Amino acid sequence: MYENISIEDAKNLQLELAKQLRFKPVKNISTIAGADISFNKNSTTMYTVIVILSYPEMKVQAYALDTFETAFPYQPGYLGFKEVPALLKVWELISNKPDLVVLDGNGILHPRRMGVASHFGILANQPTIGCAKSILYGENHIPERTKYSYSTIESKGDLLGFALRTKDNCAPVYVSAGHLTTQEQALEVMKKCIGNYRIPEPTRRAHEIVNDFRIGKLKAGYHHIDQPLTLF
DNA sequence: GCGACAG
DNA sequence: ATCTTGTCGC
Repeated sequence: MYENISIEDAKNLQLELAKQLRFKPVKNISTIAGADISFNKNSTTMYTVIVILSYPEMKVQAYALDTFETAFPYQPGYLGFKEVPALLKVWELISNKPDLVVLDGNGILHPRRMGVASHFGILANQPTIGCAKSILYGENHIPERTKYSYSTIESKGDLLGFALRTKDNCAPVYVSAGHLTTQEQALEVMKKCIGNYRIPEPTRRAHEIVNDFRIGKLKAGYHHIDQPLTLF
């Protein structure tokens, strides 16, 4: 897909894709997904996962696993070119698409408003949120140190995202709209995805599952979690 | 020109 | 991102 694209062309494509971004709230959210990629050191094989959780309960309902060969190196500002092709492949294994997808990285909190979450959202025509573990870009304000505190991140007066404290005295995560949602909804939804860990549940579960896949404990394909029967 | 730089 | 032990703080 992006095997031989130059950085110059990649930058121009990001600018074109950014023109297609749309922001409106998702209605009636009942499922939310986490997407992640893992790989062995010095290997070009990417292990991918998309895990679907109930919202706001955060119970794992299903997950899809697959592999993909790296065709573009990681470069700050161009993460989508490496990860999106792999994520689109595992995305196809899912027949019941989730209402929202949370990506490990940024949405419009990006120099050209085209972080991996926005990039995936445009190509999949799917509502997405970016949730990064460190800051890539923007005027970084610092939130209070208590859980659920947040601060805005801006650039030239534009609201690009939020630093959200997910746990007392722990480094914040960086939240931004990807596509087909709003900044306000992205923040609101990510607050509800916080469990007892620094990393919000969709991404945390995705990371956990994809690592089990990488070390051979899980197999490729679509997996559904049977719900325990409620007897009455 | 220099430094910073999601995963 | 991955590799990898101990260590500091709530």
